Amino acid sequence: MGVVKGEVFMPELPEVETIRLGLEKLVIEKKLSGLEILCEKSFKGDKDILIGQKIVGLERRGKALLIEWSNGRWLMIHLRMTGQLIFVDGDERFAAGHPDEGFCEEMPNRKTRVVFVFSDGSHLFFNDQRKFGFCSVLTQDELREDKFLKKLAPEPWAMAEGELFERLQKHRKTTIKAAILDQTVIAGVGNIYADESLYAAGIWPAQKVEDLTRTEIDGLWKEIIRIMRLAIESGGSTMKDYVRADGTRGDYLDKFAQVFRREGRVCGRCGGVILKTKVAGRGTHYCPNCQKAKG
DNA sequence: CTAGGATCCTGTCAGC
DNA sequence: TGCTGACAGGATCCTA
Repeated sequence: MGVVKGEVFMPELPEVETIRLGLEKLVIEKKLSGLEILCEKSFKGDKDILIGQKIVGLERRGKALLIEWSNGRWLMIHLRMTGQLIFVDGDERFAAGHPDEGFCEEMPNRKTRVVFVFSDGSHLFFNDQRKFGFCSVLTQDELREDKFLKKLAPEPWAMAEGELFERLQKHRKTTIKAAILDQTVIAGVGNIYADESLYAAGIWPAQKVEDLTRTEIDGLWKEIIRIMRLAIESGGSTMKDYVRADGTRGDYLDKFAQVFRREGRVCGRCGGVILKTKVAGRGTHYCPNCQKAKG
């Protein structure tokens, strides 16, 4: 199998959490000695304020990675669709985010947009083929007032039972897939986890929100949590996962994907065939037998 | 207020 | 073979 060239695998909440956990062990207490901005669009805020500062902590909200510095500033990194972070320290390397051959290439490469140079000689590379992602330097106040973070819904596991159903009532006329991709409804769900959780919950992606019961939405919420936890535990889309010990390519999606990018293949539950269509303007994978239209 | 379409950007691939 | 246009999609912006 392996990863087909050009395929997009968007870092979602579990991938960003994987990055956070991986980087936490590598960059805490490291001092920034230099910053190279290779693409102006990819970097927002004060370019000099972090120089000489140490990283004191890493947090995450939804798909946003938040790095706290010794002077109280924050660096928000959003990988959007094709972002990746690659930490290089001599022979040691940790790469995560959008998986591609860059995980193993010499750094910087043509997709490198920002380089963080640490005083011990190690580097953190922010790569982003499509330039939709960004790094943004913020003060504590700016972080608190950030438009995206302010509107962002709670993490799935921080919600009470029934809360997703309540939040969805503002979006009764749209499809359930569009609604759970909305970061103001639930944080961190992207295209892959939307398809996977809807399949696991047995809900047709194009179903109107108003046609779904509280019980069905509670079930969907539980599947979102279960699948995201599974993805975090298996450390999705890191270099280890992309390249096997023997150097061949692994497929991180094999670990948990039942429908995503499996169109034309057999459904593991009913033996039917997985279809691909378009819902909410996104490629959408589902089993027409296990996920039937209702209402 | 919500719903839905256009937009950004680069690389891949189908079709001529 | 080489060009051209369609497509991929997270979040934002704009319009209805």
